[in-house]
Amino acid sequence: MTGYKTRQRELILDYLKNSDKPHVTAGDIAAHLRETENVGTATVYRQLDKMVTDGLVRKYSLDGGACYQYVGGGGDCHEHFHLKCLNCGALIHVDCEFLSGLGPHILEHHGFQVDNSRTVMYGLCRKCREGAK
Amino acid sequence: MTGYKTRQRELILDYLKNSDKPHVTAGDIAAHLRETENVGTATVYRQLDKMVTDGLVRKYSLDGGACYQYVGGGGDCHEHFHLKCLNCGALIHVDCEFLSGLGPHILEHHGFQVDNSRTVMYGLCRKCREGAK
DNA sequence: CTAAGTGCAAAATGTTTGCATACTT
DNA sequence: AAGTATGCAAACATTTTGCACTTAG
Repeated sequence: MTGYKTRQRELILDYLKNSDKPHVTAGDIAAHLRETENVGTATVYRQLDKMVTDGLVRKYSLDGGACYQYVGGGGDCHEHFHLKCLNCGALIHVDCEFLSGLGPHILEHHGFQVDNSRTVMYGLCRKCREGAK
Repeated sequence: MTGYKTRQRELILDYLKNSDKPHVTAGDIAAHLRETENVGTATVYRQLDKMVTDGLVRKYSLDGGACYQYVGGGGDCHEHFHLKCLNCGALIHVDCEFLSGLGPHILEHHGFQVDNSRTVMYGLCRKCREGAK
């Protein structure tokens, strides 16, 4: 039930795997592949849907729309946090051991299982903090 | 700076306060208030924006669009964390020392100043985690 | 050959904006 | 009176769907 292996599917997967952006939207993929490979928008959405269903890709909603991230078959090894600057809008990718302990702490002490891929912390980045006062 | 007190604003606030839905979208509010009170869609969005800016209402993105939740003006929400259950919609207020160390850690190690009053962590609450098994 | 996948264009959602009018203070 | 807020409609942005055609297995 995995479906066919098509050129378009591989292109989308490649884009997800090789992107260095912190967040990839369907629009990003569609725009790029339309230009370079003439892939249709609908195909991008339909393939992403399948990949999410198969657990190959994770989908999460962010303010400007849904984002997709390749996670492979391995499951939920993604332990990074997102910090979004309320002033300049920068999205910062953070990975550190203190933060990795956060999820387990909340689960153990508060009975709540945090989904890091859906969580964004808001505030002010260094530049905006120093610049704006 | 707070803006005028209008009939529409009060209606929106009332809807948010009295709704028993787990998630309230701008569309929910707009549809209801258009029918019963002839309030325009744009007004709903504009008022919600202001309420979010004022810290009176919390906004979070979910798959079908953005959702809004009344949290009141009590400034004490700056001091603790919020956990939002993606399943039942419960908003849990958490206050503990481990979490209190989170802000300082991020500020010191990552140069980012987290605004707790605007940050919500998503996941599953205890009830929904157990129920889903 | 058959079922699944594709591109296009249109439609369905969700959100924002321009503008003339109405309301709050 | 001055400054906001409102309703409407049009503009935008994102995602979905109908359909005829192509392609993988």
